[in-house]
Amino acid sequence: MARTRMTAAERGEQLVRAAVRAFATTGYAGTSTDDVARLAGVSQPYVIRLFGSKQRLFIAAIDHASARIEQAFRDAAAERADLKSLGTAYERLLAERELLAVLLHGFAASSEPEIGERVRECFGRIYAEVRRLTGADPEQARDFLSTGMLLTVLASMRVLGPDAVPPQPWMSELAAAVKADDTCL
Amino acid sequence: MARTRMTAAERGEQLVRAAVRAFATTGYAGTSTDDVARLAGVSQPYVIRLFGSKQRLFIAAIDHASARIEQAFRDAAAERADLKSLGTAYERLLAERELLAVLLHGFAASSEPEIGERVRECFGRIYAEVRRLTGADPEQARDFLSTGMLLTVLASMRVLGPDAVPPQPWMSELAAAVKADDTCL
DNA sequence: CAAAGTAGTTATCGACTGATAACATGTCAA
DNA sequence: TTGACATGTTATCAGTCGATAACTACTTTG
Repeated sequence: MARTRMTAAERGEQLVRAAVRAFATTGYAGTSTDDVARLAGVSQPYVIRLFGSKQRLFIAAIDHASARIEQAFRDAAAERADLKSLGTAYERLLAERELLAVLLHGFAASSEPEIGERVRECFGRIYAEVRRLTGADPEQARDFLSTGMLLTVLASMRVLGPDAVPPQPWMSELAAAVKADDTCL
Repeated sequence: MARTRMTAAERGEQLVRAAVRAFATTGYAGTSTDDVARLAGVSQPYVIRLFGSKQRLFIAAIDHASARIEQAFRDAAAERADLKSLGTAYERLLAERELLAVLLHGFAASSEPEIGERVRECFGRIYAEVRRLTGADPEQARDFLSTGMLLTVLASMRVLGPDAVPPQPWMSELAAAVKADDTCL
């Protein structure tokens, strides 16, 4: 095997993408470094060699997801700099599912101090970026983010999103309520 | 040891409380059945004997948390049946931290089908109960729950709540924005 | 081509985990 | 009192996991 040889940097990026996907579905503690390794087609020890530890791999995945989310917001704001535009971008991110899901798993893994610290940093950057890009005041930004959190949680539990479960009545009702929102999203 | 002998039902309840506390901080995959056993002062195999598996213990913890949250909402509604009253109750729950945290970890563990199913059930019940108790329409209930989700996530990452980290500027700002909300919470 | 550096592997380890089985101890009715 | 049942325990296991070490193979450069 080992059909293709890459530079360490390329392989690292590929591994970060694989880590985002793996951690997004099974979380920090629930995902083994071997899961990530197999997704990327390399051996498990090599993952550890490149990143030092599982924790650092996870943090790299969080950073990657956060950076891509911020970029999506910047792109949306370049188009039209209001919260509605960013909301549309958020919905597109939600459809991909991975980026927001891995961030949510980061929030949940905050009991690990190094992870908590990084995750607060990322959330703070996103909050600041939302305000900076749209000129929203703290209350508006809070409403935007809280709607985002509900959406992310609903997607995480398969009420919304690509791998959603057959809907119960309350799910359809709540989903409709989410879509009906046009004040900030 | 084994200073006190209990009925299986009593011990089960004690174990569920211990499970809520343990799972609330380290999540489903990140918590061992031995962690829960030690918290309750019994041996690890006995936990498995009483609940059958780690998964069933976790689900029992989720059910317990959900039931107590619903009860807190009913109590608040008995006092005054509007969203603001339920919001105050939610803030008290948030101060305890455990109940909402374990539920969030349940959401995050939805990739396990049995857990996902139960967690959706609990969330649906809470949503329905909020509407039933306050007469809120779907949009109002969604706003209420989304604010709740943001608060829960912020508490989970130690931005708010009892074990909050020394605050960064953006945290204070966002916390102030949360407190300034009096439309629904 | 040789040698040095880079990309990757296999082998292995100690620690941990969930679960099973067998055994012990306390309690209560007849 | 005794025996049956309920409440626990200790011993143990097979599997998994993150990490280390040692080795291999490719690539580039002089």
